[in-house]
Amino acid sequence: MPELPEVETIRRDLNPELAGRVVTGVAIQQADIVLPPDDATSFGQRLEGRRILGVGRRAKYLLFHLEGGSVLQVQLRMTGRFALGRTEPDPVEFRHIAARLRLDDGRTLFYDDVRRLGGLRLLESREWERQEAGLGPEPLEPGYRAVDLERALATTRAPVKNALMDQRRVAGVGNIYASEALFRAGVDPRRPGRDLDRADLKRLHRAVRQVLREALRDAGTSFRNYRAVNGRSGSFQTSLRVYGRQGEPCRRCGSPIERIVQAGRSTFYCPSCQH
DNA sequence: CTTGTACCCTGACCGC
DNA sequence: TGCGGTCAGGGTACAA
Repeated sequence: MPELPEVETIRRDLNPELAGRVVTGVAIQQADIVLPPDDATSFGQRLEGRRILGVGRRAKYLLFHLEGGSVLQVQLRMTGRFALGRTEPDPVEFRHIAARLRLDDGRTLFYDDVRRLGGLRLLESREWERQEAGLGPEPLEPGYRAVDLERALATTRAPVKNALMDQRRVAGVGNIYASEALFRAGVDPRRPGRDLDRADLKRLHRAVRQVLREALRDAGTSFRNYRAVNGRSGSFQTSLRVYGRQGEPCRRCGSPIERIVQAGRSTFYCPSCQH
């Protein structure tokens, strides 16, 4: 469900609440959201009694840094989300609670995931570092430059839209913001990455950063079922220029926005503004 | 190596 | 009201 701006919004919500807390109890309702190396039983045994030092983010992963160096990695995928409170959240809204983490302040962190594509993974720091090494750079870091995007796209024949969503090339860009960034850069999503020239890449680099930054400022895009923690919703959906606007007029030129399928995912673009 | 496809899973929505 | 088809902010395993 969430891309970088949504995951970062959730991180900002969770970090002040969870930093310093001890996990006093773990209850798993849906065993398949516990990811290897653990099963539901060993996961609880390993996690109980551990203190959360802080909540970080890398790409679309949330990272609960635990005392002693290990990391609880959360992948929200399409429908994972959190609620935090002293009592159970709205049972209509949260119908698919898959895990409950009880905290030493009397509150519980609820993990809800309709489709159960997401999950929780408890990793030693070495294992996490190994996994992290395979991820591309964080596009909102100040040191992320056009040349980094250039390097990531220069050799690939894959369509630039798919390449942007490849987490090894750049971290955190998903289906919505890939389409939005390409529109803002005026680049046709079907072009092979290596066919982009330097000017295209400069515009695309700027567009990726801009769209992610604006979305983060608006606390993400909310529609369907994405909400930040405890129901807070983002507002970037009003700034979307192509995503979900198939057949509607391009805000820049008036031509109908088109929808195509790339790698099994919808891509939206303006055929007259993007080349 | 690179690239494309199938698959994981449930629910909302649309046309008939 | 029911039914089948399509689609959904992701990532990974596997085949070509």
